[in-house]
Amino acid sequence: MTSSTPARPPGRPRSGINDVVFATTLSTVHELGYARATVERIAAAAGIAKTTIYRRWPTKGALIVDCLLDAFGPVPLEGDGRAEIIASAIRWTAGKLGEPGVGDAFAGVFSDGVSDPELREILSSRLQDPYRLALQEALGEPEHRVLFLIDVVIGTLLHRMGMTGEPMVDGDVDALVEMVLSFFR
Amino acid sequence: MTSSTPARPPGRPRSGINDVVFATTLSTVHELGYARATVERIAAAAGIAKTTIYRRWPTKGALIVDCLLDAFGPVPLEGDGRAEIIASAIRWTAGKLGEPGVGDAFAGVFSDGVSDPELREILSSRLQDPYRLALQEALGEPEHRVLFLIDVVIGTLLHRMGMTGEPMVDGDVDALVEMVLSFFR
DNA sequence: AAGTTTCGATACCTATGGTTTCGAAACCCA
DNA sequence: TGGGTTTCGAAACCATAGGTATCGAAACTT
Repeated sequence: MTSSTPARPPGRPRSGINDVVFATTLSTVHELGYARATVERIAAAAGIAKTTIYRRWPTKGALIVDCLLDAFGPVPLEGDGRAEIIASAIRWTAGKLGEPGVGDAFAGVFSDGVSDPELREILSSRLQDPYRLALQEALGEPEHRVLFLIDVVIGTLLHRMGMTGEPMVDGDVDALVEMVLSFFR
Repeated sequence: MTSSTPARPPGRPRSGINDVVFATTLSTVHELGYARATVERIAAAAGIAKTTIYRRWPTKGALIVDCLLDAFGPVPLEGDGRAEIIASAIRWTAGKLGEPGVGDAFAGVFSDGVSDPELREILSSRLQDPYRLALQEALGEPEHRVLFLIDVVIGTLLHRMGMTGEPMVDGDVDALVEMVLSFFR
């Protein structure tokens, strides 16, 4: 059984910098905005070479997506009843998007994806699909209804951030929860 | 009374190319996407010089915003009762965003605005405010409620377009209308 | 010690937004 | 007809950003 302990591949091992890169990426995006958070600046702030980043992530978009996956983690689907699950998921999403850099980074990649089909594919398959599948199962809703739910929640929160530069205030998140529940209940 | 017929300013008059530029901009964005629809390509397709565009619009974002204002025109607020007004406004918005190039252009400037405060200001004041004010008056709703309504409608429609590359299908627009009405009724 | 892979540094290419320059064209007025 | 003023088109140009190529040094395994 040679696969139980996967043999370390030959050569110099990769240094464990992913966490540093993720953290630096978010803080750089938070400070400078998405467009001015260049890969070169992120690398410099992380104390590594730009080539090292491009050796691990093929594009800036892929880096941001991985960064967001790391920042979000799995969606908590606790609560009894669909209403509670939906409400907590919405509030969790709003909270995450409000963390420094996260909303900017999300809006930024999303924007880039508009005119970049490859990035759009990454966004859809790596970022949206896992959450969509988890929600489908937890809510017992068909795919198109969950996709609609995601459009409403993410779209509304991102539009507010994009238009004002600030995350949505709690009162409006409450309204969003109420509105979505009145439709999905 | 010399101001009744405003004297034509001296010098060579501007050629009437705005309509051509708007149409060419949308078709170019439709064919190539927002990012690849460069100002140079738009100018070439319109048969004019790039410098002529920059003489009239200070940035690409300003050009797109004017282009969208021209494409959208005033929001029709017909129908008796708030429900009908809201429903028709949502469907009108969805229809406009579905026209070739309009949705891409909208999503594109919106994206750029995420990391460009000046563009965000243009978007907010020139594009959003007029519609917001008209809706506030027609619906008798306070500012923050109308802003929330705009976040939901535009955000949802743009998220769908950004994620799939296609405008939202009628069935989902119906769902959006129903959901919004259940909250604003 | 040999082999393999990563790292950092640097130079480089390409695309894009935006500016500058300058001669030619179009208009008004005298 | 000719001077003054402004726009137009063409071209060169600049800065920034994503991404690639190269190469010597470092860090592992066997």
